Amino acid sequence: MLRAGGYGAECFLFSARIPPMSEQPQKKSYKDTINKPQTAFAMKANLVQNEPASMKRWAEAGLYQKVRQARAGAPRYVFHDGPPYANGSIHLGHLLNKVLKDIVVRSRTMMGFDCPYIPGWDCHGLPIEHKVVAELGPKAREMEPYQIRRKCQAYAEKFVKLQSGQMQRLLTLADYEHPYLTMDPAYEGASLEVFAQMVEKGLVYRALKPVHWSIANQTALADAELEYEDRVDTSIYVLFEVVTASPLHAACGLASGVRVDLMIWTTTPWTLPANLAVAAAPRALYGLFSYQLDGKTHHAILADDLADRVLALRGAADIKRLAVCTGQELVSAGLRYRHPFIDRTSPIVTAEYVTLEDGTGLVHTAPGHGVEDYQTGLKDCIRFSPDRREVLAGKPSDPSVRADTYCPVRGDGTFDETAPDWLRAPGVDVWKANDLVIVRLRESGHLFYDLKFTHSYPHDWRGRTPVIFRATEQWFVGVDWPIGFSFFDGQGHGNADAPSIRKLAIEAVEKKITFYPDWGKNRLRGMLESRPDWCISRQRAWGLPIPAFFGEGDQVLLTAAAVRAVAKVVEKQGSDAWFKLSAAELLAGYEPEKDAYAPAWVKEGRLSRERLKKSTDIFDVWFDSGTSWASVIRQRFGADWLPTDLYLEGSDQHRGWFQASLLPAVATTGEPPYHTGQPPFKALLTHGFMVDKDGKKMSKALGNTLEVETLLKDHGADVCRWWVSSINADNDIKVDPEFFKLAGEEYRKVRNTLRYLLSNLYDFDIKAHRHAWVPADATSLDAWVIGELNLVIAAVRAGYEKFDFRALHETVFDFCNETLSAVYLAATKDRMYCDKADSPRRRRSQTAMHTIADALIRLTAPILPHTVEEAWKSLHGESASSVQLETFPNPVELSVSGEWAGVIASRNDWLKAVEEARQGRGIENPLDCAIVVPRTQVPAGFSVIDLADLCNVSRIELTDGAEISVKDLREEPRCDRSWKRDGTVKLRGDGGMLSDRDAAALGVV
RNA sequence: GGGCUCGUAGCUCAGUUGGUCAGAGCGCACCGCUGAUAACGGUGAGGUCGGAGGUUCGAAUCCUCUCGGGCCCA
Repeated sequence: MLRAGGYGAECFLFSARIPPMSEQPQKKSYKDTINKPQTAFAMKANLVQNEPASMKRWAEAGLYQKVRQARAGAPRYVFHDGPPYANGSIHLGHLLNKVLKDIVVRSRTMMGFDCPYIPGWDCHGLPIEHKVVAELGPKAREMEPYQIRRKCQAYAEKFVKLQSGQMQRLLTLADYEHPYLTMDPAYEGASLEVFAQMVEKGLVYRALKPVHWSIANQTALADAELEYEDRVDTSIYVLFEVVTASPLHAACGLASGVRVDLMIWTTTPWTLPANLAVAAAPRALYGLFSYQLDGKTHHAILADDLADRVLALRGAADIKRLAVCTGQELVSAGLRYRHPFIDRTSPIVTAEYVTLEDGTGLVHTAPGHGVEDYQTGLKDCIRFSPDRREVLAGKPSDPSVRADTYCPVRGDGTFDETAPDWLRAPGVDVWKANDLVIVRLRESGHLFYDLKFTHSYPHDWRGRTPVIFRATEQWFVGVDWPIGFSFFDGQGHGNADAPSIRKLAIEAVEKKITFYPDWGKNRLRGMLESRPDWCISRQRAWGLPIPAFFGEGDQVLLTAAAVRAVAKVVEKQGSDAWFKLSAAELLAGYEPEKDAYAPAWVKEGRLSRERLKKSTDIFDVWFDSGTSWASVIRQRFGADWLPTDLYLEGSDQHRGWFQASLLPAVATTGEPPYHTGQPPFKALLTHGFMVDKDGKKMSKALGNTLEVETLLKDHGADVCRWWVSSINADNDIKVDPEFFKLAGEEYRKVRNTLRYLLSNLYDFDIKAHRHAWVPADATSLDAWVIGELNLVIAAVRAGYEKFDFRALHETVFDFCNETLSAVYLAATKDRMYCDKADSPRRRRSQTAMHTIADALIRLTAPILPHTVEEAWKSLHGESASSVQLETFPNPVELSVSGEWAGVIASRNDWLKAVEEARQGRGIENPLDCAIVVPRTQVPAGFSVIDLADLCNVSRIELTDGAEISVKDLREEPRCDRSWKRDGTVKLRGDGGMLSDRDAAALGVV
């Protein structure tokens, strides 16, 4: 139609073929005689308004339970949800993680599996306690631990509720009525039972070892509780005076009495008071150098390769190398040195980890302040003083090992009485000590050089304060100990050749666990190979107590039977009982006489139970969540539900939850005779992290975060879920508001395709009108599209199977966009509209469309739960039960001509010819064309009418020639009803110009 | 600094063992339809495959180095 105003006039001027309105013959309108599509399935989704209703309906109908009931007795696919921390609102990472999980669970369910989804929350731990204590302010100091715990519990409950609602708003279908909380008594009891088994297997020990220590929070921290941030420190080059130098002097021709120094390098001056050794690389070369500085001659030993660089720092002159030897030879010479400000001499030792990349090649070693230093201390039995004893409860190594883990730093960061007085002044902590030590060294002539530098340094993840390495008495799980071998009474019991946790865990990774993506295997194995023993104790209130009891002196009671007695109490009363009840009450169910592992002092009743002291340590929260396979899966469903089929988390959990779950499980579950070695999962699926559109990490500080709430409000959950299914989640995931807009457009395309299918079925009753496929249909458009559908069904099912949602998403979208919208629905439009309503041709297409709509709905149900419910009801009636109870479609059995691929390929050439004609000859409407096609391009049995429809032209004519050409039909009469110029159009009895088909449809002649 | 990993058209991604592998969709431009209409259809332009070396008759695909990201650790 012409538009009003100037534009219309313009058209008139330039387009002579359009006569003025008044001169156009009055065309008869057949608008009301065609089968116009109609449906209640709206074009506009209004997801934001409508989704909450779906969510409510599912909750009220108990859909999750119904689905489980529908799959009762079916093969199981056991998915286990990792618990997010019960703190704050959900963020984009939760959205990704929870939607992926939901897609997995819904799709496995539709594959016919019984697939549970018990959502969980991690409730204990420092972040909550930190927050609660901060809110309480000064009065927190006067409160009992159980009072603070009550506040923490309330805090956790509040956020569980909030997050639960937010996750349901993502349309995830899980057992939100019965979630698991790591603070539930039953959960805690089951965790303690796992702990009891680990104690029974002789894996738990107490030792003085360096751990990451938060001064601000006065507790040990797990690796997962650290964040690395840049920090400015001072690195120093320090001179340690050699005290047994005479052989050296002789060998180098030095006068006796000439001072020779070892030059070491460190970035933590405050750890120097704890220095007990200097470590050298055994095979590296070390030189004795003389050099001039400030008018004096000095002699120092340091790595040969580093000497020039290091000595140049101070501008030392006249550098001469007097001698050279390997690190091993240096050690063999038996050199000792004097501590620069403490009256003590210490040895040189070798260590493989010493490199020549930084420093001087001689490494300051303080066993109380570093893991490697600690191990070196053990190896060489470094001692601080002969009468100090390391506490090693039942470690099955050589009992004669008595290395010193000397640590003069207290929990608050100040120095204890063994440190020099000048480090014990009021207000001096390790950070202030840095400067004091440097000043001291400079004054005494032991400082060669100092330099400020920036490095990445571990910080407490909550307080954002730098942490230190500090040796403290902690509980550990030994990852290299023979499982089941115990040293409880100083004697070895059990099989000393039994495998260790580390070995079993690595074996499981190698042989028993499938990784998606597969490089997760390397990553987890690498981490397991290099991980230290697991420090499981924390010095806080909000957590599961470590149920150990102390007697007098070194006396410790921690046996499986005692732990089980406490577990029974905790299971009923919760872990608060530990804080409220006495040791005697907690141990009421404990019978030492029946406990083979009970220490003698307990068995013999040498100490009254009233005088036992309860441990004040709680478990690392990773132990809480790491035992969820027992506390949730085994406890709720039974041991035969283990191992689970799948854990699905962010790739950071290779270090976190995956390991925390794997280690206790391989230690305590498996086949006889050892009952070890079973991982808690058969497969691990990981996803990457969100980054912004430039690939940079998202953080509040950078201001490039997106709020889940905003996304839901702008787009709705189904669109967000469609986006999730569109991404390759293996690696980094780029996020930008623009991408959600794009997902919205794709969603609308799919929705509209579905809508069009549904609208063409308004007069179709599948029971009454279903077309029965026959071999002769093989060349029909309908057979072709069903053939395509079959490919889609196979591809989509395979995609769900392999968790390749991105590929299946693309398959679905392309099918809607290309196969259906651009080709099939366009081609069948004419017959749907203009054929007699119940013509066999139309009914056959409707059968195909019904099949497609039904399949499409099922296939996309895991991704678009709200939208498909709506469509499902539109297709099968309002009373239809939820599509979530259904299974995925199977391929339709029918024969499809093998010639179709060639025909579709030819179609592209035909359309190009039409386009050329439109541009070159001004034929604007394709229906004004006939395409003349070489006879060879149309296989036997294909209808030229179908092919014309396939190209949206009025006719296909065949030629014996080889060229495709286009015929201008504008001079031929046009059917008033179908607008086709098919060659049969003429004036009919009703006064209209109609084609044969349309005349027949209307019953006119 | 170490382990794992990513970098192909404006965007999201395909590219099996090196040889029509330089592709798809979106977006964009132009056109058509106006009986899927805040819909639908057609055509087209767009990339020296992060960079530099090397192996090879031949590399996006293998090797080395390098730049820029991410997770984890030191």
